[in-house]
Order: sequence, then structure tokens, then C-alpha cells
Amino acid sequence: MSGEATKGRSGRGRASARLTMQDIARLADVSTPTVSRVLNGSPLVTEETRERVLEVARAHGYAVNRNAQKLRHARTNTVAVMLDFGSHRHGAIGDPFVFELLAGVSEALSVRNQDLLLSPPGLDDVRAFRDFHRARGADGFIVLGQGTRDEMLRSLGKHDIPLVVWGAVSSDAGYCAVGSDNLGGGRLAGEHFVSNRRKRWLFVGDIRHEELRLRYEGLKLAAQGARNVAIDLLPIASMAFTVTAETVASYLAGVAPPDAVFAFSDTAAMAVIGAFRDRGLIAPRDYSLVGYNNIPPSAHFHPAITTIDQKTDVAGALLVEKLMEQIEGDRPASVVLPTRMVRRET
Amino acid sequence: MSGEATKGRSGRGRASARLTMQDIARLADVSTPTVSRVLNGSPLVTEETRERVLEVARAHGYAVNRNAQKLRHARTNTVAVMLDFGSHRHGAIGDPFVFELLAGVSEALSVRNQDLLLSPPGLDDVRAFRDFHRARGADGFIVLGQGTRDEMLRSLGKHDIPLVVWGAVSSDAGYCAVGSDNLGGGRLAGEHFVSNRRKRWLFVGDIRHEELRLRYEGLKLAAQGARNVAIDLLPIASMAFTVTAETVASYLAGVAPPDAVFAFSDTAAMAVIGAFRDRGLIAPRDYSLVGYNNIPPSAHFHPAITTIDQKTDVAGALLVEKLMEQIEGDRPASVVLPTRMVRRET
DNA sequence: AGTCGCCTTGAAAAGCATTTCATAATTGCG
DNA sequence: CGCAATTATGAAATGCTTTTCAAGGCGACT
Repeated sequence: MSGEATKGRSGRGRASARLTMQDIARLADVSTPTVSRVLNGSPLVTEETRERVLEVARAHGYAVNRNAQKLRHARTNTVAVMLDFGSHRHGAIGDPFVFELLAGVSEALSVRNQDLLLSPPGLDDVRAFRDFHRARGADGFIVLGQGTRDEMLRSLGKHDIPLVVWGAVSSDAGYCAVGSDNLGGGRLAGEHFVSNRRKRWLFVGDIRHEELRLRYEGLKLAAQGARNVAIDLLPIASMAFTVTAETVASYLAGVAPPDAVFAFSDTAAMAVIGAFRDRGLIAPRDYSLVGYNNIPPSAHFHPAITTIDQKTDVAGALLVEKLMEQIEGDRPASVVLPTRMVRRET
Repeated sequence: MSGEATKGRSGRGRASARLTMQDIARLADVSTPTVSRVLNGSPLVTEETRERVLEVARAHGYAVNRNAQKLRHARTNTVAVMLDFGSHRHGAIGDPFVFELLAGVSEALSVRNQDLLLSPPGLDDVRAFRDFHRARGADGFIVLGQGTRDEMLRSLGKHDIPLVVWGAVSSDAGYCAVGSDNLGGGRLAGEHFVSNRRKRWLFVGDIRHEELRLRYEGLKLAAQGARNVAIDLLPIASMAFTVTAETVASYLAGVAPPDAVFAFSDTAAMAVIGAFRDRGLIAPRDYSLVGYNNIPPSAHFHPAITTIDQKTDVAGALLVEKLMEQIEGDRPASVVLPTRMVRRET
């Protein structure tokens, strides 16, 4: 509609933005290929030429057009990262956890000089994914949080698209995954309960999420492994990924309260504490509680929350590394990162 | 080095990924321009041709190569988003707040069919910024959190690069900003203290951050506006953006404790509660406390934290809208979004 | 001294889609 | 029925960089 304001003039500051490799070549009195070689650090150039070209390029603030580069190469040097905003928007993830993961990935990619394209929301089926990939928007995908999309990811794995997923690691998934030891994490929580002589355990979380299912399995393992005690593993409060104090409260309304709760996240654990307090139940007096992710506020919470800590510091770099291997044509194995328990008041 | 694994074969699934517009043209028995026109919804094509082309394209799962598109057009339809990971990694931001902002931006961009490029960390000076822009990685920038980079952003504003910043809005900044009413938020906190008859106020936060400085100013305004009371505004604990229970504790060690604390974030508020509790001080009995951002756990905290709520739901869309206007050549005005106080136990 | 081979450089093609301009086909009108 | 005016389509140029291939210049070796 408008579009005249900028089009008309060409003598302003805009002109400099149009600088191309040819311009640099002309100014340095060489050909474009030579400029290209210099800028890419090729050894096939005289030191003297190199310096001249670099000098000109710097003086004019020239930067290579990445899009032309991407077009020329088969590789785009771009990685699409998919976040689970969907559930986050509803207050679900809440933890800065995914954010930390993203920071790690961003850093690792930048080191390797890869662009990070945040994939649009709504890439929910294989078709949308493939289109996105074919449009060469990206060489590969990093999916942060598999959510309930496991099936989609599995069929994606067959499509020859480089893909790494943060989440549950299962041997038969058919795609490369990096994740923490959810089973082990769950077991740690259970062992904590055992050592506190708790007998009525409750798991809070939606086990349709593969990661959470594994944590639950770990918890069960611990229950079965307990000697001389019969553990009562209460039916799961199979609530959505979203956990609020209200949902917990309404669950509590019907039953005799548990004496141990394993919440799928620290944020959920906080909600649990609130709901239990309303019923007059205080941790650790009346029940034990273990959260997950070890987010900073958990340490300051009252009571301070015992939680499972995942090694997120290396996660980003690892995800990127695995993806790069795939892009090179390899088929790297999945990785399970260790977890540990941070024992606090609950 | 390797590179043979994929290169050699061409009969596998790879071949289909190489599908180009020419292929579609040949298959549909038309020319490339026609395919292009069809795919871009140009009216210059017969209905019959259109259908044939679309049919072929769909059948073969063809998707336009965005990089070629970007190269051809002056606009890349890509927006770079800059996050303040730096401080986050040190446990600083912590709040899911920035994350929410990002989600909003992502959604708004996807609606407008714009790619979201997460800009690499370390874009700290004007030069790096400009290079990034010139490389045509992006048509414009959205900066989430101005941090202490205000000066850099100002000089950037003069460089003819479309830019919108989430953060403090000041009339002389020279760049377009969208942010919440930090001054008003600070005043709300102060008024809360006044109504609770608190007299020794402490602000926790690093006022080198423009946003935080404004909140502090708002607090001061409320102090000055109080009738019949002399408010004692304690020297700021001018700690880094990172606030831990330890920093608060060491600050407390030297002075008579305040009876009101305004923390720059809910996460910081939680740290404050922890440190005060260690000194035997309980809110709201011994002091009032107001946080910022209204993150979910604040409601479940014990005591439940009174906080300032920002309208993040519209923020993302607004940021994108302002940026688009700039890319079109306009110079949109900055916007201040309203804040409100969520009064809870503290 | 002559030939071979290496090193540096440039011309041209390729990578994929869009846009301009020209052409062929069709319609409308006198 | 012939000419002008549309309309649908294609050829060629364009955007910017990288890669291949060829050529020219130089020293080294026999």
C-alpha cells in the first residue's frame, strides 16, 4: 500500500546495505572468487591479496549474504529448534528448565556458526515437518520436550530427516534422543520415601508423557524393591500436564491423604505444598515430597523442596553434537544423562 | 572428510529432497514462472493450469526453497530475536517471564508467516549487530530485555535498522520500545507499603537496568506522596541482577532490618523471604513484600507473594506489529502497557 | 635451456525462485 | 473476415555466492 517512502530514495544510508561481493572485488581489484576464498579462509590466496581484500571488506563493513550462501550450499547451516510453547502458555512447564536447555543449545550452535531458527508453533504432523525441512529452512531439528508427540517423532525418524529430541530415551524409538535418567530419577525419589518410612505414595503427573511415565516406573521399581514393607502406590492423579493447587485439592478431597508425593516438576511440587497446607498437612511432618528439575526458587521455598537435578549444563552441547553427526550422515546413539537428588527439607 | 555415505547414492529417499521448481514445471508440463505464479496465488493463471500444478506439487510434496526466495527478494521475512541468556544462565532472570514473551512473539510472527531467527549470544556492540543485519539474516530485530545495553541500543536506533525493544520506555531513547509501566508498578508497590504503615523501605535490584530504575523511581514517588509519614528509603542493595538468598542475608547482616521490601522479580522475592526467615522475620507480620511478574509459583509460596502483574499476553503481538511498521518504513511510537497489583498475603 | 609442475587467479556455471519482457493464443469489435 | 486488445504463458535476466575448470606465471629439475 505505502512502500514509496523507502523506494524512492536510493542515495541515503540504504545504498550501503546493498554492498555485494562484486563491489568488494572491484574495489580490491580482484575477482569475486578470490574475495570468496579470502572470506572463507581458503589457503589458495597470497598473503598480500588476502590482506588487501580483508582491508577493503572491513573498511566498507561488508558482510556476506547468508542467504546466497545457503542457496549455493546443500547445507543451510541452520537448525530448527522446536519448543513446547503450547503447554507452556497454559502455565504448564513454567520451570525455567526448558529455557536453560534453549540457552545451552543456542550457545552450542553459535560456536559452530549455525543459525538457530525457532520453528513455528503448530508443526504437529509429519507432513508439516517435512515441508519445513524441504523448504530448506533447516538442515535438522532439535525438539525440546517430546510431549505427547512420541508417535509423530517416531515416524519422523524414518523420514531421513536429522533429528534429536530432548526427552525420554527408549531403545526402540527409532530416533536419536538425549535425556536425563528419568527412571533413575524416579527411583531416587522412591528411595527417599523408603528411607523416610512412607507407605502411601502418590505420583503427580500425566504419564502419557513418556518422560513422566519413566519416572513413574522408577518410582514403582523402588516400591517393589523395598524390603519388609508393603508400599501402597496410589492411583495416579492422571491430570493434565498443567497442575494447579486446585487440581491437587480436588483430588485430595476424595481420599485419605498420601504420606509421600512425587511431583513431576518443582512448580507442580509448589502447587502440591499449597494444596496440602490447606488441608492442614505440612511437609516433612506429615508427608515427604520430591520435585523435579531443581529450579532456583525450590531452595527458598518453605519448606525447601527436595528435588531431582538434571545435568542441563552439558545438555545443549550434546544435543547439538548429536544433530551434527546426523547431518554428516552418521547415526549416533541416544544418550542418558545422570540425575542426582538434592535433599532438602521435604 | 567422510561425505561419501550420502553423496554416492542418489536413488534413495534423498533424491526426492532435491525436488526443484523446474521439476514440478516439467511434470505439470508448464514453465517455472507459471509454477511460481500458481504457488504465490497470482491471478494471471488459468484455473485449469492452477489446479494441475497444485496437484503435481502436492503429489510430490514439493515445498518452495525459502532461501532462494529470500535471495531474490529484498525482504527476508525473517526476524531476529535477541534474548538475554547471558544473565539467565547465572540464575538471574529465572522467571518464566521472558519465556512467555518469546512464546507471544513466536506466535505473532508465525501468523504473519515470518521466520524467527534466534540471534546468537554475544551481539554486544553496534558493529556485530550491523554485520548481522547486513548479512540479511533478518529484516529487523526484537530485543527482549534491554538489560544494561541501553546505550548500544540508542546508537543502533540511528542506524536505520528496524528494531523494537521490550523494556523501559523513555521518550528520548531514539528507538521504539514496548514495555510495561514500570514507574506505575513501582508506585503501586509503594502505595501498598503506605497502606500497611511501613516506614523503612528497601528496594532490591540493580538500577543500572533502566526498567528497574524506573520501578525504583516509582517507589520513591510513592514515598514522597505519603501524607503525614516520613518514609525511610534505605540505600539500595545495588546488587547484580542475580539475587540469591546469600546476597540478601549478607546485606541484612549490617543493618537494622527494613519493614518493607520491593523486589525486582518474584524469584528475587522468594530469595528475600528465605533470607528474612533465617533472621526470624516473617511476612506479613514483620514486613511487607512486593515482587514483580506474577509467576505461577508466587501464588503457592508460603506466604503467598503480593506482586505486580504485567500484561504479557498482548506484548508479543504488539512487539511484532511495531516492528512490521518499521520495516514498512514507518516510525511507530513506543507503547506503555498497564500494570496491576495482585495482592496476596505479603 | 627446456619442460614439468605448482601456485595464484579469473571466467563461467550452478544453485533456485521471481520478475520483466516478449510472444502466442484468444476474444471482441467493426 | 480482419485488426486491435486482452489474456495466458514462456524465455531470459536477476539476486549473490561458491565451485569447477582452465589459464597464466613462476621456479625447479634434468
